[in-house]
Amino acid sequence: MSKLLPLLSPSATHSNAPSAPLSAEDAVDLAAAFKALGDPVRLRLVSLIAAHEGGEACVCDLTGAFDLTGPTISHHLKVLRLAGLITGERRGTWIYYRVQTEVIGHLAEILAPTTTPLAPTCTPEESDLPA
Amino acid sequence: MSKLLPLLSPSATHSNAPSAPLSAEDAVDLAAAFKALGDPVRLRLVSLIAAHEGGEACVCDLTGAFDLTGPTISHHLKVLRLAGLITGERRGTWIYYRVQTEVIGHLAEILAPTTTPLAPTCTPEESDLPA
DNA sequence: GAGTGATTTCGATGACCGTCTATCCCTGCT
DNA sequence: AGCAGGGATAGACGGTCATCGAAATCACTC
Repeated sequence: MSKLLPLLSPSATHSNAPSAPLSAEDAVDLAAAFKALGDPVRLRLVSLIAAHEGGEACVCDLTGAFDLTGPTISHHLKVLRLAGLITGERRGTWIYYRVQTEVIGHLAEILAPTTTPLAPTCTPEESDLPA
Repeated sequence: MSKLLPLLSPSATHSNAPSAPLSAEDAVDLAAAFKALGDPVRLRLVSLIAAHEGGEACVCDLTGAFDLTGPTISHHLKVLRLAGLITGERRGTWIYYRVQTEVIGHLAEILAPTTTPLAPTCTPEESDLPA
């Protein structure tokens, strides 16, 4: 995954923004991720997984929230997985899904590069993603 | 526009996240916005407009960046406009488009509610979200 | 007010997407 | 080994979307 450029410059509202526009290739990459989020079911799936205890959920925890068949849920989970937004791990009978928070956080940064762009006093204590 | 709940709780990585999952209606709203961003052309359009001098651009500034016909660009601009992501204002012959930074910033917040959640040392020297 | 350039709207077409039913794979249990 | 259940895959169908060419709209100019 590349380090994409921000969509909006930190103060795009009132300046002649110098942030370079997205390259065509980066746009394809990014659009794939946003397209994966561009479905209410998938959005709720991500939300449900993130909100579930331990930050992970198995399919049986998710299907109940929708009026959809199992294969349809499975299809949406696959789309999210191929987009790199979630990961699935089999533990025994069940498959547990987990949100790739760094990827989604990355998308958020591209949309709005941290309303507080580069505050050096801020040390984001992250980087505990087991990949 | 409603004040939607965040997709990820601030520390969803390592906690049994208490943030409530999206409601079905909110998900429909949100998904529409992300779907609008789920196309490379539209993503680049937003980026180009944001990066253009003064934060606004007319169609004539945009068409050159693509190998697409005028109507196609116009179609994508319309999709973005209907999604509330940009606004168009006619000034004389040309129509100038501008990015709705608040809306996009809102999307970013929903994706990742400030990766550095509540750092008091970080003084976000802006907070002009009028919505 | 007719001409010209910029932009949108209108239909049409081909591709893609979401959903379903039916079937298959994997794991754990008897 | 056989069976049951969670979950994924395959194939199909209907709807939506991206793109185009052509026509219509808008605004400035002569």
